[in-house]
Amino acid sequence: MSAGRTARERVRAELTREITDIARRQLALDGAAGLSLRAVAREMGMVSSAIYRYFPSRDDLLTALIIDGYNALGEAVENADAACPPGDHTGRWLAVCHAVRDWALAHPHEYALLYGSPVPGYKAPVDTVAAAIRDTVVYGRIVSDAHRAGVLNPPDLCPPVPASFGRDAARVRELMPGVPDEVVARAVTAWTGLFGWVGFELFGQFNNAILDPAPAFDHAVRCHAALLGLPV
Amino acid sequence: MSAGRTARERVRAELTREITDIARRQLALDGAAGLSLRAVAREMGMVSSAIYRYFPSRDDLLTALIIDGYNALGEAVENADAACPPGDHTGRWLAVCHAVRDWALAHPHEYALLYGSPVPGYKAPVDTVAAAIRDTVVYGRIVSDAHRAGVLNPPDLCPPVPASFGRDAARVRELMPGVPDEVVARAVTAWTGLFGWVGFELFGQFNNAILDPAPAFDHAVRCHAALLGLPV
DNA sequence: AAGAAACGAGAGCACCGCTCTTGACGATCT
DNA sequence: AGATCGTCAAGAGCGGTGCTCTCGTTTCTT
Repeated sequence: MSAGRTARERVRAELTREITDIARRQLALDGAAGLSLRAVAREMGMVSSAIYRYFPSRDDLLTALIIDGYNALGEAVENADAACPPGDHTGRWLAVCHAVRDWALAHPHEYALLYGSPVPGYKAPVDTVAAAIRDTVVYGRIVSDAHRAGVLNPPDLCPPVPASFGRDAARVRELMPGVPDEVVARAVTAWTGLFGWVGFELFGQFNNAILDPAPAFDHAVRCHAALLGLPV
Repeated sequence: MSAGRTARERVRAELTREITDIARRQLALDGAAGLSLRAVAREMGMVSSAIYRYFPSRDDLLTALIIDGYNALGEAVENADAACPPGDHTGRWLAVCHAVRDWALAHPHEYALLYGSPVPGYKAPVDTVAAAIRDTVVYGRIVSDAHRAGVLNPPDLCPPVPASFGRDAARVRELMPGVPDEVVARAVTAWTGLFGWVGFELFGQFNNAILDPAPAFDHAVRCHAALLGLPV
C-alpha cells in the first residue's frame, strides 16, 4: 500500500479515486439506481469498458461507495462523541444521535445506500461489515462507559428479557462490555429506534404529519436515553 | 366501478389485474429494480408496448403495487387488531406490532418497496398516501382507546415535549383523538421504533449480532408499550 | 351502418451492464 | 539495448431496458 511505488501504481490509484468521486457525485444526484458506469466513464473522458480495469463490475463500485459511506458516517459519529466531555454520557448519546441524523440529511442518497432496501441481488461482502459497525462501536462505548461509571439506572418498566435473548446479548455485549442483558436489549431498541426515526424522516414516511422533525427527533432520542437508564 | 358494463371494460379490468399479479410475482422474486415491463409482457404473451395501454409508465405500475402493498399490510394489521378483545389494549398493541413484522418477513420485497429507500426520481402520488396510513390508523385507535379507557399511564421519565412540537402533535392527534402531546410524541417514537426494528432485521443490519430476532423483537415492542404507558 | 375510441403488434430510439479483441505503452528481465 | 510480458484505453458488439410512434384491427357508441 502506502504511496504507490511505480508511476503506474500512482496513476492507477488516482484514477480509481477519481472514479469513486464521480460515482459518489452521481449517487448524490440520482441515487443508487441512477449510478451508471457509462456515465462515469463519459464524465472521465474514457470509454465505458475502461472502467472495468478498475472495478470488475457495477456492484464492486457500489461496494466501494458503501464502505466509504459507512466510514464517513462512522467518522461523523466518532467526532461528535469526541467533542463531548467523556463523563457526560447523556450528552455524548444525544450528540451521536444528532450526528447520525445530520449526516443522513446531508447525504440522503448515501444513507439510503447504507440503510435503505438492499440492492436486489446484492450481497454485502465481508469488507463492508467491518466498516458498517464503525458507528455502532461508538454507541456501545458510550453505554458501557456509562455503566462502568455507575450512572446507568434503567427504569423498571420493561418486562424482564427472555432467557433466549442471552446468546444474542452475549454477542452484542462485545461492543459494550459488562453491561447486563436488560440494558443490552434496551440499547438495541434505542439503536433501531434511532435509525427508524431517521429513515422515516428521510424516506418521506412522515408524509404531512410531522413538518418540524428536529424537536420531535430530539425528544425521541431523549426518550431512548431515559429508557436506557441515562440521566435526562 | 363494480362489474364492468361492456365486454371491453371487463377484459380490460382482467388484464390490468393480470399485469399487477405478474408484476407482484416478479417483485417478490427480484425486487423492485428487477421489475421489467418487458418481462411482464413476455409472460403475458403480449408485446411490451401493449402494456402501456394499461400503465402509462413503469412508475405507474410500481405505484399500483405500492398501493396494493399498503392495503395488504393495513389489512393484516386490522385483522390482528380485530382478533383481540377490544379492552386488552396492550394485547392489541403487541398483536399489531407482530403482525407488521410477520407481514414484512412474508413479503420482504414488498415491504422494501413500501418502507425502503424510495425509488430515485419517484414521487409518491396522493393515491398512495391514503393507503399508506391504513395501518397507522389502527395504531392511533389503540392508543386513543387506551387513553379513553383511562389505562394509559405514561411513566415520568422522558423530558417534557418542546412547545414547538404542538403543531405536529395536533396533526398526529387526528389519528388518536384526545391524547395529550406527551403521549403523541411517545407514540411516534414507538411507531418509528417498530419499523426501525423490522427494517434492520429485514435488510440485514443485524449482521451476525442478533441471530434469534423473535424474542428480542417481542421485548422491544413491550418496551415501547411500557414507554407509551400501556400496562405491561 | 358509420364514426370514434381502444387495442395489439411491430419497428425503432437511446440507454444500460458487460465481454471480447485490438493495438499501444511501459516496466522488467536477459 | 532489445525482447518480453503485463497493463491499459479503445472499439465493436450482445442482450437487455423504458418508452414512443405508427399501423391495421377490433369493439363500442351514436
